[in-house]
Amino acid sequence: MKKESTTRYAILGLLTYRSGSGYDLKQAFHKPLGYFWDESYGQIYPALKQLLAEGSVKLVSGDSPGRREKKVYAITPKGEKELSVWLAAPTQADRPRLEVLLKLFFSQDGEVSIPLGHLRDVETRHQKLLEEYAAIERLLLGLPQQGHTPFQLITLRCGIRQSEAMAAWARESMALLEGGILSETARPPEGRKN
Amino acid sequence: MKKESTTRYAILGLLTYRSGSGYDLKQAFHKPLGYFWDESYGQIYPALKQLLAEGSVKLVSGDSPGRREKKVYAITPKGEKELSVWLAAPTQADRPRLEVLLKLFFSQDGEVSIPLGHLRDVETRHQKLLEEYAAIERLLLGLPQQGHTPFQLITLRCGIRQSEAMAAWARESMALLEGGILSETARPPEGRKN
DNA sequence: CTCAGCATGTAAGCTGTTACATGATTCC
DNA sequence: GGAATCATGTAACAGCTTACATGCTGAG
Repeated sequence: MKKESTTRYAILGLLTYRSGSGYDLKQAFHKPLGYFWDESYGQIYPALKQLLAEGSVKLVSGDSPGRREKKVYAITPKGEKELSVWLAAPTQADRPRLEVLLKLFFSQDGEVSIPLGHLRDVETRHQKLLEEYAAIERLLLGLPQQGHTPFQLITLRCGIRQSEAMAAWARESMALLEGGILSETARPPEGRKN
Repeated sequence: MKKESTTRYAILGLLTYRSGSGYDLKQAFHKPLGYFWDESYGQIYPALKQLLAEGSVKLVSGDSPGRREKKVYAITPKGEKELSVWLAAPTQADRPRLEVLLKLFFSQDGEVSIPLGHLRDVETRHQKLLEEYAAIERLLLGLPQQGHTPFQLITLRCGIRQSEAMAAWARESMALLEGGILSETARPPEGRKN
């Protein structure tokens, strides 16, 4: 049962958008994908090496003559096939590990300021994320239709939904802890729509 | 910069609830905590060994005479101190890695049935989770006040919010893909090459 | 008797991060 | 000249999973 690291597929997927070097890939992971996926150089370069050895990727370098010899990789038909197999395979739930929930779960009743601080952090973090998402959404929607796929919009919306949920949860939980009224009225209506 | 594996704190935290063996801890990770944290035996036993060596945990075994010699661990004052330091430290954002988003992001416009299947999986998975959460919530709220801490309720609510958000997002995205509201125009260009 | 559950642990191996080593080019 | 950025890689280590090895007890 080979675990088949996801890194290789992330690389192959990016290369279907455009060919690029290890450095380019890392940049791509930083900018648009970084919100839900990231890889370090320590993953990327060895993975590229292996993909090259297996023929899922080929070198098309030689361009950009000025710099140090940039190695530009492109996906091969074999790589495309491999990717499409992976794309079609069902994804099983990845175990969520939310460290902040561990901290809250183990908090003591008396000392409420510490968990409140954690919740505040969560709220500001996701509020900030929401601003970034909104900027990206404006950008995508402002583009002509061929500038984006529905899938880019969909992944973005996932981040937005998640961050909205986390921010709302953090606010709700802070109120609960501050008010100290916990059992009688479990929660105000607060209808999430859809 | 020691990363200080979270495993040790998860163990210490559980031991503040009640003493137990490695096996007991694993069960605890399975049942109530499993929704947002999990550890394998391969993590737990070595961690317990190390915690014992460091004096953050002590053996209080000797009970349950029938079985194979069950090693029951309890947290020590030193362990409690260590835990409270960790509890107070701010949590930094853990990079989310959502494999299903990768798959959606790399999907091709034409073949819509595959991403639809992934979204359907997400929806049913979180719908099922929501049912489990609801059962736990009923259980917690039905208990007398000392039966639960507000923190247990808070962590549970986080799971609920998250799953609501994911299920809603999946439904919304399926509608978008099926309706083709924007895919009708966004199809032909398809600029994919170097 | 057999199977499920209780119970402890180890070893191999993959995944992933961080720090390090190296060097070119561009802009100030 | 110096800093930032481009660019490629390796080595050491930490985290984590999986498979394996072992053996008990109770229920059917």
